[in-house]
Amino acid sequence: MADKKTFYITTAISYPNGTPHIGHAYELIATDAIARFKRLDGYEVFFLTGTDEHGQKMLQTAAREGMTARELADRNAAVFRRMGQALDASNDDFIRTTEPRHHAASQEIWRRMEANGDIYLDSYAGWYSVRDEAFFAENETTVGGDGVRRGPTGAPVEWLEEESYFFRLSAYQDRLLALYESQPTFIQPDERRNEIMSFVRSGLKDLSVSRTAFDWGIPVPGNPKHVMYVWVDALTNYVTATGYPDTTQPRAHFWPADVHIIGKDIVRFHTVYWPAFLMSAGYPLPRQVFGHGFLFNRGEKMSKSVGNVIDPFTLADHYGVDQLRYFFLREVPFGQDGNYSHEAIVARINADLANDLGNLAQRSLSMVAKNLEGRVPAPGALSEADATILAAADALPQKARAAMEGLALHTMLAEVWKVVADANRYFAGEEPWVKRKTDPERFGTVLYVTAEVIRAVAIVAQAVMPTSAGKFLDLLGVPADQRMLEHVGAAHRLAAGAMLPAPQPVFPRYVEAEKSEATA
RNA sequence: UGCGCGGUAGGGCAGUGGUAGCCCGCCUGGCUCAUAACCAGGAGGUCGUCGGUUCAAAUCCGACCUGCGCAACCA
Repeated sequence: MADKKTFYITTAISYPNGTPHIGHAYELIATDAIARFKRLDGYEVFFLTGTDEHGQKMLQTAAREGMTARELADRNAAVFRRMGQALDASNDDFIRTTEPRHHAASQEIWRRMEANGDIYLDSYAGWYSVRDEAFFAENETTVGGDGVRRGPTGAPVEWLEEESYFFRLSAYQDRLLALYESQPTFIQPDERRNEIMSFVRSGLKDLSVSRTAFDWGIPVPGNPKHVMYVWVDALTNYVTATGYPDTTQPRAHFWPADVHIIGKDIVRFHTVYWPAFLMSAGYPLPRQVFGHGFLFNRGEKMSKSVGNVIDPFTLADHYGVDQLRYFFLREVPFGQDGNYSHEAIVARINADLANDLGNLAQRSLSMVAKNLEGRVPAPGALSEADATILAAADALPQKARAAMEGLALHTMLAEVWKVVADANRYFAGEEPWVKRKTDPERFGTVLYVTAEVIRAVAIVAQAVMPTSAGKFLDLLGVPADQRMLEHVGAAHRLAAGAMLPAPQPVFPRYVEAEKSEATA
């Protein structure tokens, strides 16, 4: 029945008590590129993103802004949605945890955990800091000379006790460790896996999973005095979107998810709590959780007080969406922390995009336009140089798949640009501007081979730069249904004699407008 | 404090036992088809410090210095 391989990928859902920042944009772009790559490779893809709208912080921010939590959520969720459009994200769904479908799914998963004996009512007690909105262990607090007990941030704490439901996380320690052992790529990259394993080995305590202090959340089934702890609610979004618990829904077959792409700060929630919840509820586990790194502005963490916070809309606007997408994914090894700066972005745009690829396409295609009446030349016998560069281009899908297997987006792009660099060397070495007069057949062959290389490069690059890569394919007259990875190679070569549109630059150089204009 | 990761050319990084590499930037030359782009060559490094193993160490071992991450309710 299932004839097409499926691939389900998610971002974390964003907390909309503020507007999106560059970290949200980075995660969305990376996830989108992976989703697009899988589609290019013939998979039936389901790509989900959305917003996590419950919790006390939403209430507090809303109160400060003089609105209800619902109004705040509506307003900011719309901004997150708009960011997706601005960044050319191809998500198939956008989930909001305040939607009825999500309440139903969360309550169902709760009931199943409860039925399995993993939920019990007790009371939660500890030193609570109102300012930090957090409980602290006794040994994290200190009593100062003034007799006031304070938490690690220096805020006063008070002893607080409230009724709470608990999840029997302690019962899952062994099963979680067994999971990490038997499925080494469940947590990636490895640094994160090590951290989580040592954390779990050190022992797990039961988890408080409900709150009574506020009501902006999903009511606990059978006890509406409680709302679910935000993480129980938030994590469940990934199954909600597949129609859970209704297995007849059109997207039910996507579960289990192939990979959750998340920031490294929330790896624990996704690799300890989430699989434990699912084990308890008797539902299959996601195959992988990948914690990406953070982006720093010139090595500094973004913060409002430093004044280096940059709005993703402004960035996309200023540099171009595809240019920004390329920069993030090429510059930063996926999984590690990275840096960005105006200079670094401009360097990538000009060197890789405008000079290396854009100019190669422009110089070769304008030769076709000016000397061959804009028709794809018929290649003659292939020289060794022709065959070598063609083979490199034809091998790109395999190289790209190998890199993407480990979600190494930066490596994938490096492989593609290695071929671009080879093509520039090839082109210079063949000197078509000389052959034009001395050897018309070689002239045509070189241009044909170059066009084929650009075709392969553009097909793969669509994952990262859908619009620009599409323009290259347009310039080469590649039909819309011939743009998958499988179309790279000998079986789908450009047809000799085909008329091509007039070449146009795809990647303009970034020219510094004014010093004051500098964005980063 | 415990555990983990990193410290290699001006900047960003690869390299895990056998003549130090890549990209950007810089200098020189070539070419002139092209988006002042492209190609070739060059300058530039005591591979964090000290000690050890080895015929041979950036690469293995130990100590130390230094930056960073994780150490339960924090989206």
